[in-house]
Amino acid sequence: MSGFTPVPHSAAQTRIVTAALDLFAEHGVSGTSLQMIADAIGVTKAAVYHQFNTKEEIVVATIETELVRLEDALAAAEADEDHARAQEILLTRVIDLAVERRRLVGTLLNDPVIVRLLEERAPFQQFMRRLFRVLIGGDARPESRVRAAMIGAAIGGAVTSPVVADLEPATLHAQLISLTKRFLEISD
Amino acid sequence: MSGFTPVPHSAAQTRIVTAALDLFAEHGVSGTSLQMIADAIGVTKAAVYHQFNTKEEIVVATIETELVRLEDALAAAEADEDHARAQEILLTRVIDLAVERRRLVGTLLNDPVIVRLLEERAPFQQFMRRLFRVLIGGDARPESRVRAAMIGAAIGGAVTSPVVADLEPATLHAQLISLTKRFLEISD
DNA sequence: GTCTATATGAAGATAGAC
DNA sequence: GTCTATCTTCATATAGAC
Repeated sequence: MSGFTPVPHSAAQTRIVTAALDLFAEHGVSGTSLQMIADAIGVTKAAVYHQFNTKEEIVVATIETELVRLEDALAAAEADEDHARAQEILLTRVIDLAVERRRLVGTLLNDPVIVRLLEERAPFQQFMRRLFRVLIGGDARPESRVRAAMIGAAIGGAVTSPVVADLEPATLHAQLISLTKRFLEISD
Repeated sequence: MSGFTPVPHSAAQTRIVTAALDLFAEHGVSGTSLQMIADAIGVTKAAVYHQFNTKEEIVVATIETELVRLEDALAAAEADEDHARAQEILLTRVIDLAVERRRLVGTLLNDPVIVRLLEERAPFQQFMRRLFRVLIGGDARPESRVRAAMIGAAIGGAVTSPVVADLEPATLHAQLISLTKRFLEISD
């Protein structure tokens, strides 16, 4: 029920996670070495290993710090009995975050290492299931599920697209909200 | 005008490219070593290096073999004066391919190494520009561009989504076609 | 076209001093 | 919390024989 509870981080850990996120977004997880992370914050690899025992732990911490940004909106959506309103609460927050953290979204949704961790670790699994439940509702028809998959992918993928790379965040945000709403309305 | 002309490959090269594509889809480009590729086809690393001088050349060859699948549809779309019909020709083919090569799509659209090559290499650049031109048409308004980005991302991302992982290819395909058409119609 | 063998560097990770 | 130094493994890549 409580789902996903991330661990708090020290200041040193936060610096590592922030630098790692940035590098993961640019080079992918496998393309980012601990040396690159250490260099980015101006310490040695050994200092990084003092904070996290393995590279995987750093990846897990970065996933946690991003997923936690959705937690409040997800809880609020789940508390609403009206499914359409729940969906809107969640999607609005998802769009906010996707635009705000534009550079990261592709990595979080697609990087093979992150995808594997999201599938393997029980807390992440549960969190993702909660997200999908609100997106799909009780409706298991292929049409609803493909539509949910398309909306999720459209929001996540659109913010990274070169086609909109030069748009202001505010413009991009407004258009995403408007188009997502209209897409939800069709076939309802 | 001619745009993108891929190099033909020998049988040995084709075996390498096929195995590489499969591994890239699972582990990403950076997560795939030449040893893994060599093992997958049952030869040594040296044999692979006899066919391609660098790992990057293998990646380029894999991108080429996938992009070329869109070439005919793109040419046909460009030849049609009716923009809506051109868009439909291209999107239908894109959906066909996305469903058919489901496992690969995420990697081709998102892997940092592949994205970098698509941006850096002139032939790829030109090919992508042609694709986007058909998708967006002459229309440069933010709304059209965000819509185009969403459609591209929705198709590319939806096929990989866990939400639809258990759907038959035919079902997925039919729903994607139907929903994409309706999404195109809104706000036209 | 494939092999064995090898060069060279960088990866993840640890020990122990300050 | 950070350092220097080190270990081991694996990466890309090459030389030269069959």
